[in-house]
Amino acid sequence: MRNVAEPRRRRAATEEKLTRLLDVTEEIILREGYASVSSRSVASRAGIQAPLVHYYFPTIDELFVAVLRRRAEPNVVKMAAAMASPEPLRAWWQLASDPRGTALLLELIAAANHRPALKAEVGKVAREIRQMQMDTLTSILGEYGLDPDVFPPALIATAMQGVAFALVADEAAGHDTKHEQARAAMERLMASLEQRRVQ
Amino acid sequence: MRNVAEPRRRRAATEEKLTRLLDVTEEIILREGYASVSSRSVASRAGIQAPLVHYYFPTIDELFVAVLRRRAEPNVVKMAAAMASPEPLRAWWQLASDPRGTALLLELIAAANHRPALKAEVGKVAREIRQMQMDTLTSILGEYGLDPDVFPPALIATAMQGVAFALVADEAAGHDTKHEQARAAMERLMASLEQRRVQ
DNA sequence: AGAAAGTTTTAACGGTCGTTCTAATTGGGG
DNA sequence: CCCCAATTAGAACGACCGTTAAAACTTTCT
Repeated sequence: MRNVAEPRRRRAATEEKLTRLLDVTEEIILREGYASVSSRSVASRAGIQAPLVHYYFPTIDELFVAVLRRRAEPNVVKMAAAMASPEPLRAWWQLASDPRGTALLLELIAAANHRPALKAEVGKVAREIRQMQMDTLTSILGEYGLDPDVFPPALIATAMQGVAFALVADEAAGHDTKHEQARAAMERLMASLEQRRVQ
Repeated sequence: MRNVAEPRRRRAATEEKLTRLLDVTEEIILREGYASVSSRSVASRAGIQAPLVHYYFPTIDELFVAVLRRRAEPNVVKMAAAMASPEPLRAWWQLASDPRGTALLLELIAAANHRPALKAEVGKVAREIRQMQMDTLTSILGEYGLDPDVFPPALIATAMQGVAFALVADEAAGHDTKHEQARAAMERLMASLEQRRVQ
């Protein structure tokens, strides 16, 4: 008799196909934009037929949500580790400056504009991560010699995210906006903040 | 005999229809995302037939480019005025914190991902505005007591743009990420920077 | 008034989309 | 080996897309 709590046994190929579908979808989003994601475009790149995409993800909304979730879950863990590391700000910036992740997030935010299910998920993830960042910042801000009246946690969190956004946007738009200088300066700034930190 | 240099006389209603089409398109982008822009959706909101949209904008790409250009042109002027004003940073931030403009720019950047013509235009506008900002910053940075090795113009420009992006994204995603605190802190920061300025 | 040019509508083309239904196929547990 | 469930393919639906061609209309100029 089969386990009642697991009425469905999945075949081995299924797991691999699920991740392949998510990989392909990410790739399409990054190269052609979220609007190019369709059951047919995903299927053809994955070497399967369109209806099979709907077998795994009944609606395209669920596909987008799955893409976001797969990225977000390890990121929550990584961000928690960064917050607990010996150099929280630098570790944070290192995470935030992943261009693929940031570009993907930008697209998903834009896509969420007309996909309520995705919008809800983006909001959930954003709140969870932001809360974690705010908690840590509140407790360690003093060690960096930063006045919380001038640089409150909310501003610092927004700035970290925002600079990452702007860098990715600049790099995508055209290659003459000195983003290299900005990125280098940001790294120096993080290094010097960590150095002046008193624990 | 008509003027040879002006072979086409436009009717009065045309000008008004052009601006109405751009208005409608902006509205659709902001409310439903760029992917919802189509000759038919624009036409129906404007109370005309779809092919007429193509009479004014032969391709949808040109419609997007026109939307960007109409926003960008006055913005270049306003940014130049901000840079020449008695409080450049504060004026700059005031411009950057226009939520409609920023949200629109975010969508257009995402749309440009798979629209080369739009991408070129976004790049052009970004470079023009950024160059102006960098020039001004280079000459006035010292007055704010900011070390250009720590806060080079490229980083400041990226941060201004980025914080505006992140605030708009947060506000769109879900209403619990303390963006109000961040916005208030940013305004206080600008005010205090202007106050400590020595000319 | 009539011609010419500017504007608008109607109809239609080939294409892609999300999704559903059906039937075939496959693989693993008994 | 056989059965049943999991997986896959095929065909089709109604909807929307960008765009074009042609014709109808309106305005303006002469």
